[in-house]
Amino acid sequence: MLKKMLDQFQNYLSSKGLRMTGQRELIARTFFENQRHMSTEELHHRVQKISSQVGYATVYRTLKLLSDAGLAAGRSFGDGFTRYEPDNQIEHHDHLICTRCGAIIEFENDRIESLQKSVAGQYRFEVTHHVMELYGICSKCRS
Amino acid sequence: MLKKMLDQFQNYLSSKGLRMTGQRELIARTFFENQRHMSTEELHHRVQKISSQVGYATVYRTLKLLSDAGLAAGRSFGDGFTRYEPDNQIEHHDHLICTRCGAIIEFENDRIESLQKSVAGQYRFEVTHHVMELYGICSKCRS
DNA sequence: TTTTCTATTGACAATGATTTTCATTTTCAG
DNA sequence: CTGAAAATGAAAATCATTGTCAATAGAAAA
Repeated sequence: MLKKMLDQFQNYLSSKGLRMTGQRELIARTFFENQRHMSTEELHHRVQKISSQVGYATVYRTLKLLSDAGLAAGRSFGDGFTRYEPDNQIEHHDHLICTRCGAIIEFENDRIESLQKSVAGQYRFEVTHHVMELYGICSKCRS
Repeated sequence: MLKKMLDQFQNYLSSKGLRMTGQRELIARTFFENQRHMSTEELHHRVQKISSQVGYATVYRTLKLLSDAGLAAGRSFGDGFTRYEPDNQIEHHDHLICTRCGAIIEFENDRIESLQKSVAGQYRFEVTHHVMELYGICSKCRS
């Protein structure tokens, strides 16, 4: 899975005449290996533990490349900064976000997806992607 | 409708020991009178046309008050800044956003809403509010 | 009306995430 | 190897948003 993602990144870079460098591979690898919904800061921190001279700008730049390649997706959940998650463009999921402890739970529901498509159809609107986030209190915080 | 909104704002301010000033009324009125999904910049611009010495900070502060009062809701649609829309807390709606021309279309669908609740229930999650945005190409841009 | 207390305002500085700049280093095709 | 083009890191620049603060205005009391 990880290798596949890195290969796809490699392919994307080649197709654009860009280079796979040590930093880019390290950042991409760290991103794909670790838990989802990482902020740029977290990713930078993890990468620095391995190779301490990687700069913030390079993390931002690489994340942007991954986005452009369709391998990462950025979202802003309302706190100040953008979080990224691997985007394997096959299965899509949405989020439950606890406003008390910040936990993020993923879910998917095909019936909602198909209803969304039907609504869009009523407006002759062609959906390319969507965001659905349910905010509230998670079970842990409730008990 | 407009009077009702302004009255609610007035009530909220009173309940908090705050004052309804000329600037606040002007900003709130302009906000409620005009089209939805206004950015702070747009609102500031419109307000300045009427009373040219109203500052940015006051627009931000008033928008925050309106949010706290439950009369406005802020969202970030991916471009750099926050847009606000009147929030009459009775009927909820979601958005279709055209990534080509920027058009924002509102819709509501009760079946999706109830499915959302049932999904949340599976995770023993108590939803307070949600965001659903479908991005794509609108009918105008498609033809 | 006048006083007095407190909220409000606007100009401007500060913040903080993200981007850009730029001089230096690295990559890779020839 | 070599040299052109891409990539990097450090620091400066952006830009939306928030905080500061001295000056002003509103409301209640006198």
